[in-house]
Amino acid sequence: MVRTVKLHAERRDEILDVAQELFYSKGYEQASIQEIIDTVGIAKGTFYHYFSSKSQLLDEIIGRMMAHTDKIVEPIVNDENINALQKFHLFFRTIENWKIDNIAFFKSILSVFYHDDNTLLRQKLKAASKTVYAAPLSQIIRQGIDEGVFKTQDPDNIGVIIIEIGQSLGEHLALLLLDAEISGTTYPTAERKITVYQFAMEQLLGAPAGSIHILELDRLRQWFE
Amino acid sequence: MVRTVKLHAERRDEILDVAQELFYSKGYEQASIQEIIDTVGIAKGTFYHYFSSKSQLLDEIIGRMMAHTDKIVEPIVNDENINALQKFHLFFRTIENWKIDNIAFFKSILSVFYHDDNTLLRQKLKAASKTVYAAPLSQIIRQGIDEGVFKTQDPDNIGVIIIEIGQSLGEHLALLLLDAEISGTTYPTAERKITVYQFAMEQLLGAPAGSIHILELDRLRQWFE
DNA sequence: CCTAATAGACCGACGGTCGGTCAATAATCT
DNA sequence: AGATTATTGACCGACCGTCGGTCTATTAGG
Repeated sequence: MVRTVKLHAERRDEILDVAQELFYSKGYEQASIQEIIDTVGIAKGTFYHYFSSKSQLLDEIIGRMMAHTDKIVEPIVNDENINALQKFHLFFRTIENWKIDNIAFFKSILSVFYHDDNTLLRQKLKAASKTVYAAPLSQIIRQGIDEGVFKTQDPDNIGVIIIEIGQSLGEHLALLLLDAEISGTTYPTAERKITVYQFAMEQLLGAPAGSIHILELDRLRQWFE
Repeated sequence: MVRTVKLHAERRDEILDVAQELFYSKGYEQASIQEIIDTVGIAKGTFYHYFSSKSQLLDEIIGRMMAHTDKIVEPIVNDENINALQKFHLFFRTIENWKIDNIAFFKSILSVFYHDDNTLLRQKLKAASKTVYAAPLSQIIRQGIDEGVFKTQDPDNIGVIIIEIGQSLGEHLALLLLDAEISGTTYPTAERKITVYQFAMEQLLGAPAGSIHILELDRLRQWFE
């Protein structure tokens, strides 16, 4: 009813922010455009002035997140003072640290994020981060080959597999965490999973046994508390 | 309206058959219940007499498929006349052969199956087959360890990773195939992918170099023709 | 052997939600 | 003033799922 005019970018971000929060708290399918615009305080038509569809809105949100992720990962790869193995660990740990810093938020998201009817968001996020991570990771692997710590051909494809394995591990841990909230302690299973997935990465990279530590056990305990 | 009465199981299968075909040809979200019941020739209420929701219908369809898959895989694992490496290859090849036999069908499905708004069907199928394949594959791996061809700890978790890698390879190949229909030849990329993913499996299983052949190259060519 | 009761397969109008469209109106820019 | 851009909310059609009720076959009772 009251008509407030704002700068294009400002209003756009406002919608993106509200939508992102709702997608996280209710899931993509469950969050209706009506609820988004009610929260922002705009009319239906205004929304479609800024976005052509709900799915485009989702794409923009993911795009924003990926741009953010890229900014975090990029400096690690281009740091000339650390070796490949350190970069490899930093690569996974900065992402992990970011999650640990907002652990309450991520825990609250879990059940929604992995709910059956939130597949689209999950899958798009997975695909997008795969694309973002691919180039930097394969560059780290190449450096590792030069330094002699990694012994593998085709760093591009191996890099993609490493990412896929990492995502898969993350998924397993998330589901175990969801189980843990209901049934007894699934922590030992989680610990085991990490060991095996790290072993898998070592094998694929041709890295020395025991050299890869994606996730420290005290980090894992923080998740299960 | 003409009223035809049928046996419970018969009508149920009829609905499942029609729905499955429509889910394949249009995708899960795109196929409406209205279209399903129109094709079968029943009323809305009849549908809900047999199924409680659209998503339950999907679950039943996937359940049927998995039961079918299980029957195919089971005899391979329990065959006492072949060694683990042969079983491992048979495991992947019988699935592959089944697809090659209906290659026209699977090619026609591809673009729908991997379309952005068919995530649910894809994800559920992926998760379900992961469950079905897990036990038999880890049993094969255990046999391989006994025979000395595989050297790996935790065959259960390694088995799951192998399956995940297999699924991932399948996905990559499918997307390459979809690209190939538009742009130039992506065949060499596909060939490369297979080599790398097979190498990954060998490393994880601790199998002799070059011992794993999930997909023969002449099979691959059949897909790209 | 006839009749009443029960079960369950079947019907389609209807409610409510949701994504998306559009013509009109208000603010801002040139 | 005129053109452009931002904003509004009524409106549309498609969809899932509900609900009250019909029809037929089988069973039980007199």
